[in-house]
Amino acid sequence: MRMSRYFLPILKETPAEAQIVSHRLMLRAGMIKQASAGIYSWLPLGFKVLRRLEDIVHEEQIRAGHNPMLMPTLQSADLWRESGRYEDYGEEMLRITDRHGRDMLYGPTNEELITDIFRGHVQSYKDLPLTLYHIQWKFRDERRPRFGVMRGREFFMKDGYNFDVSKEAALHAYNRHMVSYLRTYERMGLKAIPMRADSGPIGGDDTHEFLVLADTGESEVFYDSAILDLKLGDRDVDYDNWDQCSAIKDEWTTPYARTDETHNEARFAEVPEAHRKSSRGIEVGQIFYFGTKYSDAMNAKVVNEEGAHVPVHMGSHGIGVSRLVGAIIEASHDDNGIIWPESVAPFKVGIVNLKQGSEEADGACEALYKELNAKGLEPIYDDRNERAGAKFATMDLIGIPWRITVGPRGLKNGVVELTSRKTGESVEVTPEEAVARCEAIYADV
RNA sequence: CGGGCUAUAGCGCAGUUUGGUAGCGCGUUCGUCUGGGGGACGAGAGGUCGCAGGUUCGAAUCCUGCUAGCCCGACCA
Repeated sequence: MRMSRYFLPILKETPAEAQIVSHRLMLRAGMIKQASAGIYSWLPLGFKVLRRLEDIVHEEQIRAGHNPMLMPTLQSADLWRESGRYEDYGEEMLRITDRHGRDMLYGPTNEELITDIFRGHVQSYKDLPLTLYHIQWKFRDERRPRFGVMRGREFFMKDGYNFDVSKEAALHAYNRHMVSYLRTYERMGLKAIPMRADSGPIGGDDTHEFLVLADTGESEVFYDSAILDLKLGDRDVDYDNWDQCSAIKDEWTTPYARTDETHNEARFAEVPEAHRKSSRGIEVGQIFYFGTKYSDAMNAKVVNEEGAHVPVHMGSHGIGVSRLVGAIIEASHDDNGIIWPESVAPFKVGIVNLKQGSEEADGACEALYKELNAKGLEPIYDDRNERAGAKFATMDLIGIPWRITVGPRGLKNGVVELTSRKTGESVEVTPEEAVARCEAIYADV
């Protein structure tokens, strides 16, 4: 993409409404524009990051054997009356009446809808296990939206639902989700810690939230710092292997890690003092096992091996995709702007032309641009007629992980400069070498 | 939902106390110079002062009502 043709309305000054750093940077980098309280338009740069996260979530869900689908944003109130939640959910649910006077709602979650789909099409244990999920916009009419996309009213979320014939099978689904979530967050360059949590309005027995540590987090968290050293890495996971998933879950849930809601001082005191940490965290996902809560209420049964009709065991799992954009920025930025992890960066490499209009610099940049595009390294080429300072500041603000700086001074010696956004370190290399290095960097992202 | 506050050019703000022809910085347009960390100078464009009513010779400014948004708290992915 050429910056001269890209819609990137960056701001030098911080809009008054933004308080926390991710909100400020998203506005300044031209990623979002507020449409009304807690509701945002996603401008090209923000949309690109959002799609990247969505892609990663899809890839990891499919890897775990789950079925992508898409349910509507508007739902009929009837299903919610059946589960009893139409009354229970309260003011956070946006209720709408259509022209025929039918009660509708903008879905805050999809347990009812998915259970209805399930009961209409699945009758036998032979069709289980089954996990369906979608990534869709949700709406919760927060009393006080704030922090930009971190706590909006409209938000983009992956929510999935597993259906199993027994509690044991459903608990494997729970473990499988924990592993796939760990992998998802790790791919996004995040350290998200599973913490025992309260089940809230979803209900259920077993639940963990995933929290990213950041000073601006809404929750107070307490944990054993040993958990920070855990890494899934490239270990070979078989998502159908109950023992392996269970072992990985144990690995991550053995060190103490809880939010203030479930914090237990006595058990925390058993953690070695040097490892005892407390800080703040941003919740970026949650998994639940809730048994037969919805299948009982909505009569979702399957025939088991003995020929008996039994309510199906369920769980649900969510990842706040739009919120993650903010959470990643909270976890990865500096005074100059955003620092995208390579895996989620909207553009992989930035090209800065220091002398727009000069034959040598333009030619070298065009060649680099073409080569990077050919190799799928998605460059953003700052071809505007701006001064060097403005171009550097823009690249830093929008957080492009690697920058290739092309100027007459270097070209005289046949070199360009390759700079890491994260460390600020630069190396002078030939243009070919710069491309080769970028290719190597992104080969294993 | 309780408490506090704001609304003036695309963005950040002053002007409101004490009514009298709407200003500053950034951005933007044109020109000249400049050219490796948001450059300089010059010349422009851009605002029914959130909306509706009222008081007044005259309202951004005073009064009434509404709307939108922000902050703290309680609540939440």
